[in-house]
Amino acid sequence: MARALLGKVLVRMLDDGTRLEGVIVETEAYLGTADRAAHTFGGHRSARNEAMYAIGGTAYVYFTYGMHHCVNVVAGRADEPIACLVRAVEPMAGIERMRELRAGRIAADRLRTRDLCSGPAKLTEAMAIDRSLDGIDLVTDERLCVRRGRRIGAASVAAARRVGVAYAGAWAKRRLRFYVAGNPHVSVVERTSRRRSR
DNA sequence: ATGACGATTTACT
DNA sequence: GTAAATCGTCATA
Repeated sequence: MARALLGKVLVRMLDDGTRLEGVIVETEAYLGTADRAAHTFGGHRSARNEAMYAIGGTAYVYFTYGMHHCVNVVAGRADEPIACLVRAVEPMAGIERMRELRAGRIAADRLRTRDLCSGPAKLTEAMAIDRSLDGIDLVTDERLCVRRGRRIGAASVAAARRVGVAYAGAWAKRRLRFYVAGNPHVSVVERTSRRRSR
């Protein structure tokens, strides 16, 4: 599903009616209770990650590092806690509003479009996604949903190690991150991608 | 009650 | 490449 999500559109409808859209260009798979990098490793279950145990299509939004939110698309059956972290989207609609939402120390007019949603916490900031959207149904919810978008051919999908999970032992080495090769909105391009394709 | 830490981002050397 | 920012969550006491 992490591969299938590439090219789909993440749509956010703000309370004031502003519509924000971004094409998903980077995802990561988190594989249940066996995956040491996943929040559900070892069967861990709490109020924080409860949404991961819901049925596929549910949103799992978590708060981390004391300041950032990240959004996942839950992928499994009930009580099967697998999900895809959305790591980057290519802004398609409501771009100026995203610029305002992302503006902080950097003035809005100095933020490049490629810096708006090129990272899991950047895109949640740009699209005003927080814990209030945790557990919603991404198929039917008006505030946030995933829609069909552009088709991404298998040839342009790159697989790489996941980011920020070096502590996860053998699970850190698995290529569970997928992104649209060459897309400028991807957060991190694989270090060795230029040298060899291992 | 306390301490350590994180599926990150940003600025700076 | 290194470091700071910043706080909810969880393990330990």
